[in-house]
Amino acid sequence: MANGVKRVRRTPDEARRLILDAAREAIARTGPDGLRLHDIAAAAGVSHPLILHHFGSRAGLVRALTREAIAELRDKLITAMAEPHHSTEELLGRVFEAFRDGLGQRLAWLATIDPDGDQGGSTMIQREFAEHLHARRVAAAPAGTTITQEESQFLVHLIAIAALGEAIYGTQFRRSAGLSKGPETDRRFWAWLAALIRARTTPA
Amino acid sequence: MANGVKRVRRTPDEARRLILDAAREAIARTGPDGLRLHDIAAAAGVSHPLILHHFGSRAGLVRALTREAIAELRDKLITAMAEPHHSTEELLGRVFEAFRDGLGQRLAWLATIDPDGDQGGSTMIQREFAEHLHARRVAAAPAGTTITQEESQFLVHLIAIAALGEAIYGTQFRRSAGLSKGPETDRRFWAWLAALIRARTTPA
DNA sequence: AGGCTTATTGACAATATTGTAAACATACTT
DNA sequence: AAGTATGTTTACAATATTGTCAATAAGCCT
Repeated sequence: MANGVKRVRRTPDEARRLILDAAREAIARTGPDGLRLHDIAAAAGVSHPLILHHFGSRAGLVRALTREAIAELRDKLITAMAEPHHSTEELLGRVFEAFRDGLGQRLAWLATIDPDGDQGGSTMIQREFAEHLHARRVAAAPAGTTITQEESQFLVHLIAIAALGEAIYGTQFRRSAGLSKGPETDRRFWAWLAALIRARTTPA
Repeated sequence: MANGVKRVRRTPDEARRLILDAAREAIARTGPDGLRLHDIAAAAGVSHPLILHHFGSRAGLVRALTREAIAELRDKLITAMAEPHHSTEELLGRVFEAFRDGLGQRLAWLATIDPDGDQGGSTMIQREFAEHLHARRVAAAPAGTTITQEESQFLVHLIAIAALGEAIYGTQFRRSAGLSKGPETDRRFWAWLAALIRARTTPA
């Protein structure tokens, strides 16, 4: 008796998804330093060798997590750019929102675990984004003005590092830096940054 | 025989410094995930229990590292602000330089190990910096213009998150994002950002 | 039904890692 | 010179952590 061991047999994709979801929650809760196979397995309701079976090693799991996070960011950014937006502020808000909900923090944390796991994925996104933005700026510019490509790249670079820094330290920084927390302050910050960018980017 | 064990007896401060230096190099080399007492001890030329003796625990060492990093940043920023600088670009360059040489990266990495180790130190710096900058802006503003305090805070916030994001991801982002690496590009980026800020911050 | 593939698991292993305790040595004090 | 305080180390311990391996069982095909 007592051998009524019911096993759930999933498809490999289902199992991988289950594990990745648990790992995502685990890293959000414990930070990159506390990412343990045992905990992830327990949270996913499986045994820890199953993780090794599906991802080869702990490093393999981290790589999969990174790939997923980058893909997620890419999707969000593409939809943000595809949606019709009228103001710079609106676009900027969407971009920053793409990093929200722990995605930016997760990316940063994953990078600390495995700096080479990115495999140039984020830079690829950045280049795409820069080209898209440049085309948009050129199209929107009044006749006779010159829009340099480097400025578009700088713009994307600034947004990228600011969004990531915000994702990592935003909460801590605002905790008692005089800035009140909440979406209200966020929106005003975006609006301010958007105005900052537009003042220079769109020469009258 | 063979018991000619020569021991070096340091003052507690010397020992702590020795260990902290080794730990600083270790975290720079291995990342926050690879910070191991054994390795630090080996690099410092001491036994690992000595670290426990002087810092109580691994967490104690991390806390000491964080405090030191924050103090270092504070010093650099204060000297940067104290030095006479004529252009916004110059000040901005100095601020970004303060995060260089791994200091920004170290701060970010330490934050991933112990998010509460900061103890509000960085926010304190940010507040100081914001007040200083605000006073400076008010003094430099032409008569009749209004300088809001919130804008000064936003400015500092932007610089802080951008500098940190730059410190963490700058290298990776520029690796193949179309931006050539090197101090030349850095300087142009600073100049561009400074112009961006000045265009809005100093209303004509 | 029987066999095959493989997802899943429990047991085991090897090493790593933080921490403890007592012995030891070094410098300072008297 | 002897004693004392404490910096330092060796030995040890307890647990954690990744990974291996063979056994098990669930679903699918014939």
